[in-house]
Amino acid sequence: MPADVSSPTHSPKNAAFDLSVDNVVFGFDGEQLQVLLIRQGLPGVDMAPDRFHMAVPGDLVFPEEGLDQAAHRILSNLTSLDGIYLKQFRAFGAPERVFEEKDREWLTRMRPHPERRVVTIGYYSLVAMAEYKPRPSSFASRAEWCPLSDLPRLAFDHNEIVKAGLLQLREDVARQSVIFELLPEKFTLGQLQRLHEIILDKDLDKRNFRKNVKRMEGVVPLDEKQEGVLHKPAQLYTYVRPE
Amino acid sequence: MPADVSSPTHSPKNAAFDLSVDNVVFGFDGEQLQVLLIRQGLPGVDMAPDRFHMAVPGDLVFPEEGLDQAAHRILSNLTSLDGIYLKQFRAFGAPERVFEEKDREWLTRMRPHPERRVVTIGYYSLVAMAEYKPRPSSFASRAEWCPLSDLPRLAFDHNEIVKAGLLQLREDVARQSVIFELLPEKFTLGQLQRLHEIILDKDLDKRNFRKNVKRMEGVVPLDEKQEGVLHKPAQLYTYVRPE
DNA sequence: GTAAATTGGTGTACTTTTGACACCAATTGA
DNA sequence: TCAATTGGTGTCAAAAGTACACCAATTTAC
Repeated sequence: MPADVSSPTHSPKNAAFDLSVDNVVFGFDGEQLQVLLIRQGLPGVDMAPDRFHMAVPGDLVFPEEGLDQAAHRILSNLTSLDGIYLKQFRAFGAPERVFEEKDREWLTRMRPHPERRVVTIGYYSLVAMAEYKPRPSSFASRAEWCPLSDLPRLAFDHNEIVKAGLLQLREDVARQSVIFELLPEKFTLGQLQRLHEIILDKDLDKRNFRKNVKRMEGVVPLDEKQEGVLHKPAQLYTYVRPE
Repeated sequence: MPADVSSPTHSPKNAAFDLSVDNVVFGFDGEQLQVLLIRQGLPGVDMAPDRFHMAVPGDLVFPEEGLDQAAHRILSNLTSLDGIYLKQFRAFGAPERVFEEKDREWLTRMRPHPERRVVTIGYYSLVAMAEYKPRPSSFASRAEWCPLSDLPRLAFDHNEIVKAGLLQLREDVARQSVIFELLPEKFTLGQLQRLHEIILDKDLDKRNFRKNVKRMEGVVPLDEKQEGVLHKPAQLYTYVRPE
């Protein structure tokens, strides 16, 4: 008989986990993919650049709260982003997710049980950058966009989490689901194509791409053209989710 | 400033989670998809049918153990299945995953912290049923195959977990990855097609299907035919993972 | 106001993939 | 030897994918 069924004592008394959620938020500025990071300081500690802690917005799940609910609450609290698309993509549970002294110090100061093992659930989400500029915000925690192409070294295993979120985003985009969340309400076909190219990391043929868009539900042309651009202004489109 | 960044006291002292892994193991008998369940009794309690607890094989994660590692260990312990494909597909974290009195009783007897909230990580896996017959096994925990089409009411939220695992399996199969894990080493194209039909839940055209298989890497014909069947014996094939 | 720079916008021909469809072959058991 | 059962095969039409080149509209610099 397997030992761990017959005896509840197989796991040390009081073994317990903290549970957190980490949100990888992608934004698009018309040029490149960006990730929303928070720069968290320690209260009462000087704000020298190397005392900050760059991380994906995440925090502990409350004891009475569902995971999706926690993801929305935490993102909203840390970045004031609200009501956006959020998709769970993976749990990260390596026993040793804390590598750096700086991270350990942060945990010690900010967490009720700094030594406890933390398992985190990764969510990714998408926002149209044009519609969200991070607020200057507080001294202790500030959200800012960072181009995916030059992510700094992040706290804990957040670099790995971002990478995994990107992979999932690619799959989901290829499968035609989410993508319009990343564009402003009005967009041009050029932007839509560039976004696909950036996410999928390959070039697409303009005419073929547009052919496909025509066959796609929900992309409707507006009675409006681009303005203030230094070339032929493009037709603007919007997306209405088909039912 | 968001309250939960500035103050570690936002979550009640000693809030803690138990973490478990649940494995949805699919098997194929040439006819229909099956799921591996365990029938767990309470030690010292009579084994009347309604005292059992039908569940997907899962258990608590050890404090020092990675998630994938835990999934393999637990599956191996509960079912003696070893070294098989296992894929994490989702975390289940509804605050109230325990609905039935029977489940609560089981927790009370078998878990060191029965009242603690448990978040579970779902894994799915695939095995060729021909190569694994559950052993009669112990009185307290017994593994058995159950046709997917008539799953009983399972413990906790395991019905939901199985359903989510099936959805993920479908996506993965449609995307051409895993499927050969579900077949015995030698298989016929008929079996391969039936398996696709069952998983994807739709009929496929025989000739078109075979056309596609020809274009598929890794499916190689053997110098061997089916035996002991009451009709024209089929060519046997095997799968070698392409590098 | 003309030219250069920049991005927007369009159609056609070829190839590949998908999907529909029907009959003979090999074996077993009656 | 006949019935029952599953195995095995090719063709044609439609749809989707892919490669490819030029003119149009706007801005800025001269």
